[in-house]
Amino acid sequence: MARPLSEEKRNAILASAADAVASLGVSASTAKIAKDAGIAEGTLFVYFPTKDDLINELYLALKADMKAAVATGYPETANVKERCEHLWNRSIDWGARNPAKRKAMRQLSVSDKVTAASRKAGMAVFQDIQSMLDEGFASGILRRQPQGMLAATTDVLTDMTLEFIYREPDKLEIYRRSGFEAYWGAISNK
Amino acid sequence: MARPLSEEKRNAILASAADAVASLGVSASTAKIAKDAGIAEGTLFVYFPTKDDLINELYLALKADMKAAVATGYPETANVKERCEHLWNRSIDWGARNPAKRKAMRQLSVSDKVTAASRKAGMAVFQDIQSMLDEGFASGILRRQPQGMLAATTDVLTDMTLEFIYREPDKLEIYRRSGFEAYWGAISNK
Amino acid sequence: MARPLSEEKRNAILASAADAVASLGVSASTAKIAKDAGIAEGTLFVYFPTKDDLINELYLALKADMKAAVATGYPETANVKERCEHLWNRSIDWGARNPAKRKAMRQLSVSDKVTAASRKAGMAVFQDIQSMLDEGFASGILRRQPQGMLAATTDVLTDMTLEFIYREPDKLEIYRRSGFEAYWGAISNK
Amino acid sequence: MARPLSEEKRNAILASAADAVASLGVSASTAKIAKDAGIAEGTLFVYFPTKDDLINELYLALKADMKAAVATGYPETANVKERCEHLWNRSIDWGARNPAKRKAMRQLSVSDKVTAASRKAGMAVFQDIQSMLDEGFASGILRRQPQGMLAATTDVLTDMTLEFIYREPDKLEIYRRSGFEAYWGAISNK
DNA sequence: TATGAATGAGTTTTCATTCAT
DNA sequence: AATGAATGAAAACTCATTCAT
Repeated sequence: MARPLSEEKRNAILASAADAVASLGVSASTAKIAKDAGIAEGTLFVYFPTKDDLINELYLALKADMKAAVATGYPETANVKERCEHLWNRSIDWGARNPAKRKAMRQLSVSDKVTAASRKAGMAVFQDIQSMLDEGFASGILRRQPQGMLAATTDVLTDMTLEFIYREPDKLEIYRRSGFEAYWGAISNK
Repeated sequence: MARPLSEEKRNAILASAADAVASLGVSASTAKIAKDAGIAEGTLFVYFPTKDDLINELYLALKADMKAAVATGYPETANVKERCEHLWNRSIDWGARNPAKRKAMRQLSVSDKVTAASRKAGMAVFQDIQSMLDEGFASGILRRQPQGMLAATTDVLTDMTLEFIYREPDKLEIYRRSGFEAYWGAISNK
Repeated sequence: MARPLSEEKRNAILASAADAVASLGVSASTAKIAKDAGIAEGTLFVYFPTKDDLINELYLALKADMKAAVATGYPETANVKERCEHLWNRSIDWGARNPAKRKAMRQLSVSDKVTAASRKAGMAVFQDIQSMLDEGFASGILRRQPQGMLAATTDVLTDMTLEFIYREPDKLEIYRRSGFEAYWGAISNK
Repeated sequence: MARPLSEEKRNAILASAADAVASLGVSASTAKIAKDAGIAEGTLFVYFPTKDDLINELYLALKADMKAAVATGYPETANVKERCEHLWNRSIDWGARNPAKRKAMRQLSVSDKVTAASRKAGMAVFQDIQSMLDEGFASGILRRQPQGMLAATTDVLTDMTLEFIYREPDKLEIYRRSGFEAYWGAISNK
């Protein structure tokens, strides 16, 4: 090995891909992604053998990114509702700060380029969240739901809320709060 | 008139487009859509001058289709919760019976080919639903939310629920019920 | 024969074709030509079996139109130079009044859709002009030239002069005069 | 640089385009141009981003080619008529040797794909010729004409003369001479 | 490893012509 | 005779991928 792959370039490609996918969908061209990443067209394929590989790796990278942001500062000792609110606010704030990443994730979610395997791996993020809340189920505060539905509810309601925030950024607080009320109503027992 | 435009062909194109968009996204080719509709490539453009027109008309047709299914048999005299449950069940049943249409709608929702005007027109469907529930707001049963959020919540939670149903069709009842609980919790006051 | 072909429609098609060819070249679509003529797409082919036929008939019609305009009022008894000047001025005036027709003729002149037969037939116009001037050759006032060159010279110099006039219509007089001086110099003996 | 753009390929495309435009007009397909140039269809667009760009660059290349041929060996010290004759003969000889290029130029001249900017740049060729003859105006040998008319006259009369030469190549001398007489008559004072 | 020219299959759209009405 | 829907073969252009440098 003369030179190892540059982590920096790899990240530049992923960042550029996120922007491109956010604004153009998964049909964003590799040429554009490469150019915006500051590398040559061919170099992209040194790091990702096919476009599909790039798409899937982007999906995982975004999920991981979000997870890191959401899990930080998790208040392990607070009560269930407060912990849920922490997770909600973190998710919204991450999405509000990273609109391109969120929009890219939405595009990837509906694309058939993202394999079942990637989806499964990506799901782990919210499974982690769910397990954070196991105590909530035990205590009867959270409503029992089929496997995966809590995570999915979290996903779609944050997404929906963010859509409103993107349209009216200065009402962030209002939407975040109203969204949380819907969220808490959706997942808790009366 | 030499030959009138055939309503039948127009519908065949829209149906074919729905299937194609459901499985391939909006990048589904007009050639495939035409072929599956049983017409020549050029004929598609007799009915829809551009692909973008087709995409937008498809969006509106799907919304209208869904609305028709959902509004049928609406129990005007029942109480608010029952009326909501009626709407919920209708939506889920429509989606369960028309997976391609639902999937197509998801693809269209994230596509920038669908114009703001089409989105606005499409929104009317859920606005109608919301207005059906106005009494619910007046009586304090439904939680007050920013304009549009109730409709959006309905949309994303039915979508999410259907995703589970598509994966396990024989658990339709379970998911529909659990979904409604989340939905009712999300929109009602405690 | 139920109804005979309508001369009026035929002329409308030719007029529309002239305009279309003038502005778009011979690649102007038959659909546009038909529409601007106020008839249906298919009707055009009732009058002209193929587009090539239309193109060639248009060429001949334009030549005939021009010839009619140029020959009117020819001063048979005037001297050679005066007769030439009459022809020149008529040509220029016709072109100035009918820019679309002139431009269409230019487009047709370079198109390979116009057959050699049409060209030959079209040439007759200027051959007639040339024969009007036979006396000029006999008397030695006009320079002897190879067959056809006088006609061709007339054609290209009027065309060139008109190009200037189209750009600056209010200098018509100046260009017409200067053009004639060049023309007379080109065809007469010193 | 991976591989530099090949000047050779660029020239092959321009040469192929000249041939295609000469015989088929500006509607000659990029597919044919590419094929005849010995490259893939897509490669053409590596060298010329759009067909319009190719058309305009071809126009300029042809003008430059002609200018080079015409200006070579210009007899600066000869008298005005001899210098004009030199220019005339050079022009005719270039056109006789390069019929495709000349025909392509005629097609381009009437095409609206050639922009005003290209035309202006192309005009410089004949403006140069005109300025070579400035002394001719000063001395009163050449007739005073509106700006641009001398250049245009040169253009259309060479074109016309070449048309005859293409039809009867073995009479080149005769047509060139007769053409020059017309030309000299057109531009000089009696 | 990095580059970007080269490729050809695939994309949307146009169009002369046909033919059922 | 008149109509305009239907056709499918181009047309210009894009793009993921390969490979010579």
